[in-house]
Amino acid sequence: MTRYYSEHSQYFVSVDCIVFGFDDGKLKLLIGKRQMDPGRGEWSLYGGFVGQEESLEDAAHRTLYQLTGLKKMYLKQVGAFGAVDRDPGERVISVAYCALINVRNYDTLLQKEHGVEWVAIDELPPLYGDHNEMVRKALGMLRKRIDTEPLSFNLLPSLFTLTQLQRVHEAILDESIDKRNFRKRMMMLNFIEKTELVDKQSSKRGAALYRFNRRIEK
Amino acid sequence: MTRYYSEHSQYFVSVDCIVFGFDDGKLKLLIGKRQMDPGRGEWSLYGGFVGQEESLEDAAHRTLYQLTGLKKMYLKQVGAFGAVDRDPGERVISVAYCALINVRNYDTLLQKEHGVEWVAIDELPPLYGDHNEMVRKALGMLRKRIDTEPLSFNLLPSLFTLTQLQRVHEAILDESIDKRNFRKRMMMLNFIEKTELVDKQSSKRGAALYRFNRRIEK
DNA sequence: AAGAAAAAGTGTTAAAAATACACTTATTCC
DNA sequence: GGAATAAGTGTATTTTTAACACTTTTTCTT
Repeated sequence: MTRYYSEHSQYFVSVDCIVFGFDDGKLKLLIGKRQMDPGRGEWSLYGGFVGQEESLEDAAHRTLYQLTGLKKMYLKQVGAFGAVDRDPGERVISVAYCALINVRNYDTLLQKEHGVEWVAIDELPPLYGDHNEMVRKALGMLRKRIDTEPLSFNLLPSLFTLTQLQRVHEAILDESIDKRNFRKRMMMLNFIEKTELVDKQSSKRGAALYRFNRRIEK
Repeated sequence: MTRYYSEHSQYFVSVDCIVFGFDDGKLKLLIGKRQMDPGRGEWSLYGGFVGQEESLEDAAHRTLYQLTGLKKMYLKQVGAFGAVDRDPGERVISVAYCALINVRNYDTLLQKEHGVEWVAIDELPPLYGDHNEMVRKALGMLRKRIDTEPLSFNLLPSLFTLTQLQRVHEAILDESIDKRNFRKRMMMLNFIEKTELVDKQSSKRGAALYRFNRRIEK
């Protein structure tokens, strides 16, 4: 094999996963205590190193599959983080990815196994290295996009009520939203469609269940 | 030195610079023909490898300094690109950065020396590897931000007329803008301030020169 | 069975932001 | 002195966003 770049340095490259979930009316993040050195015991995002046969996005998918057992999920690159001393161990360049999952799809057993848990976004502890910065950036991106892109559905079951959807938006934006305006806007956007089904859990009256509308048209 | 991660692979990490400029009423990109293998002779962004003692952003700044002789410039990360075969030579993970410069600050001699030139964005040739994709993403980001963030000034001299500024916005958005609405909006935004100076180059009547307003207040 | 409780559902009005649109002014050049 | 050139300027319309409160359906309690 021809070596073209051998005079240059090589680096460890990792992916760090910012996994958002929605539960109990709050936006939550999946974090755990590091089970390896350096930084053993510190709160941290879940991550992994990039393998030789996989792209960055593949590495993120694989890492998330290991963690959650889920194959498909919303995933978006947040950015590359490469300060020289960002990792206290050795030099590692990390690419952060933001994932949105439905907490119900993630079983508690796997959580325990990996030592991770859901922590409310407004109760985050200091995280390992530059992970807090990654989270800040991911959350900023999410806030910017939530009103115009079909993202929030990823945090809910495939059938959901409009009130549930509104709670998700409120949790992400950290502000309360007018019910009528919210519903009007959602109808306009065309991202969701009403089903015949009714949810009886959340209210005495029952609420119509909606689902994500696959054929999104402008 | 303790080795923590030695079981993992290491990779070359590069930065690729998407350098936008504005000239002749058009948005232009600084590209050149590759002077190294693989891909010698192909049109390409200018890039460089990340050194051991520098962050990703430092590497981008250094690379741009080599290229242009300019120390300070607007610089924003576009994202990390890591497809396994993105570079035809060896595996290289690259972080793309978008820079905005005033073409007048870049002397033609240095351009020649590095074999780069300004090419209009709508006349771009196919570029090396995934560079076209990088450019697409950078341009998309620019278009999203241009109306709300103080970016366009970076493409102009420190003193400029409102018409020049409008031309920049038109070139980026690839659409014509109403003069009165544009001026109204710029005044609102508060990013610029009028000077006493008058430009007599561009018109017989003369046009007021503006400058970027450093104390940007909401 | 009547009434309280709980959340779902539903329109209108007002304010703000974005857009469309055309003429006058200052200066230079011929 | 008149033509040419780009700068500069205001209003009316449309669209979008924001504010706001009551009725409906069902269940639970007594």
